[in-house]
Amino acid sequence: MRTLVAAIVDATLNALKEQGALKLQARPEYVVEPPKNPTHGDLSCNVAMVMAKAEGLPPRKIAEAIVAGLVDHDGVVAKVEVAGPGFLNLTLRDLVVQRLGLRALQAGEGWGRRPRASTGKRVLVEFVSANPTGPIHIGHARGAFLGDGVARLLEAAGHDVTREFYINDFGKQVETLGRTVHKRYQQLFGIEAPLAEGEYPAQYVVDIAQKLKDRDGDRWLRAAADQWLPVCMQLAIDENMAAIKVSLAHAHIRHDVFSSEAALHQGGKVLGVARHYQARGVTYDADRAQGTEEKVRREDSKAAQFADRQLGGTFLITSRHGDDEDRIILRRDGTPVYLTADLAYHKDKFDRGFDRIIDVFGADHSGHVPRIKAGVELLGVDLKKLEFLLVQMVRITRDGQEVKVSKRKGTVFELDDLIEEAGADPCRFIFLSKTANAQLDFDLALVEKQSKDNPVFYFQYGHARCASILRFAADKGQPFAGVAAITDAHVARLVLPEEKSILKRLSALPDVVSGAAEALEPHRVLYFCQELIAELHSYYTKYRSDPVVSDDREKTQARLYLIAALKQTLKSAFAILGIDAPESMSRATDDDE
RNA sequence: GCGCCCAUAGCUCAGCUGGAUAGAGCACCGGCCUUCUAAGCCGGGGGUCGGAGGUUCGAGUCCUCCUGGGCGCGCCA
Repeated sequence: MRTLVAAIVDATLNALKEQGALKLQARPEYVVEPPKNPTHGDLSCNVAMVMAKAEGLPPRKIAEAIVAGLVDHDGVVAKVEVAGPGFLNLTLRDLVVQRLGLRALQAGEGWGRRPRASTGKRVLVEFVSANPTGPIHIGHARGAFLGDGVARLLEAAGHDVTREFYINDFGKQVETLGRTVHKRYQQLFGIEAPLAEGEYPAQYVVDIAQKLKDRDGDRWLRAAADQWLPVCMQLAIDENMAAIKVSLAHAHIRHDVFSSEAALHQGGKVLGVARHYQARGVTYDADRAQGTEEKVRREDSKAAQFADRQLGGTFLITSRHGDDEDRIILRRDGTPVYLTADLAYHKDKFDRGFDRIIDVFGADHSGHVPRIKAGVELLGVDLKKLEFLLVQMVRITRDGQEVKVSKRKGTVFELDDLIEEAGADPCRFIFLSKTANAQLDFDLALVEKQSKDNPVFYFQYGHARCASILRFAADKGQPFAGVAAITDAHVARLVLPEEKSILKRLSALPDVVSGAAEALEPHRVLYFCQELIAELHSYYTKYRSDPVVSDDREKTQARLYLIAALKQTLKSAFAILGIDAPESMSRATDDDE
């Protein structure tokens, strides 16, 4: 609908230019959109106001010229008028509006989507990337659902998407995990081996130790640490990753590639990237970072706290590329730090030839962004290809009271428990309903409620109601004949303002999807559905005495076409969001708890 | 101290990259089921869009400053 009108506006502008009425040096950045106020027509266009300055003419004057010279060969526009400061308010011919549902039905499952991998753009979305030191918990949930939602959106927008999980299976934390496993393993043989501060007290480590005992018996009891440690670490990582994959599957979250940090080290990629920087001359050896001299730090900041541990090493000149200070990439003994591996990982991503690389980070990692950007820029690659989606913190509440989650206090809330309690769809719905860059309150009581208060059911009921109407029609001997059987005579029967409004709205799905994909904002698709469903329910209730299925077979087919197009739109949108579209929902009981 | 994010109805949040009269859900009040699902609909109250300047035809949206909140500022990962 929008593109139809935009084409007319463009043609009109070109015609006016040829007549000499407009200079039209550049194509103006105008929008065509449905106005909030329905008395302003079907579509509204701000082109005259946008052009006013460049043309040196008052907006209304330009608008009037466009109206007078409108190029509309196909007779799409029924009426156009100038309003307010220079808006063009367009009313479309009825039949144009009434046909708007046809595309949805013709496209079927592909409605709202561009063909798979049709843009030729390869996009990598990295998300979750939890440490393999334990189960995935509720703190990961937002980034997990959002990353998955963004990946689905980009796929729907026609990109070739790879979903990737970066496993931090290297370094101190997994080492500590390995040591904890060994202690639990010793305990299984009755040997006293108390856990130290910072080790992992939870039951799953005991289970891993039991697996080790079952598999290898007592062979690691008296072995040297350099013998048992790699074994314990590897088993723990494998077991934890397996559990994480199961949890993600329960949440209907999928990854294509699991990328290992340890593998980067073993493959020489980490030291390789350090040498790459050295060869480019963007490093120096020193005792301390540059860029910090004039910087005043609060005494209790971590930087100050660890200042005495600065020992010298090889630094990357990130401060010249937007970072606060230069960052160390090799310690004095030549071993790489976490950032070095992360940069090696990013280099690896770029080397794999992606056109767009998206990192979904929690807000607690926002401090890494400037140094990664600087490091990536110093690789000599195009920084514009790298985007960060920063997901703000989630405050967990139950009935308004904050639920404190702490690993140390053993009050972790595993994703699996949440999914089991509340279901994947309600959780996904909450996390996809807000923008990533605002904090979010997650009400456990609400999401666990299997009643009408749970907002996801409003959505699913909308789809189920469409399905129900189509079923009812079939039962009454008037099944929807299919889009091929729908003629202009049929669609012309959709004369109610509510019917036209639904058709206009649902026809916007492709625009909504591409806009949401560009902005990496799945919630836009969700709110689009909300508005569509509200219109459906309102229409349904208002015309209960003049229902969809009646003795007037032509009108019945026309309305079934409307309902079918709406159902397809919701189904397609839900698929993009990753939410189930049920054909029916059991009626809620009043005393549902 | 510095950096990033946020502030819109009592609560949780939208507001489509600057458009016309700021919306939804929950909560509250009042209505609507012998009919294709009442997990629904209709109506009502409720707002100096945190504050102050600025940019322009036009600002919840962009810029500056201020206030308040979250996160971060390690040769941990």
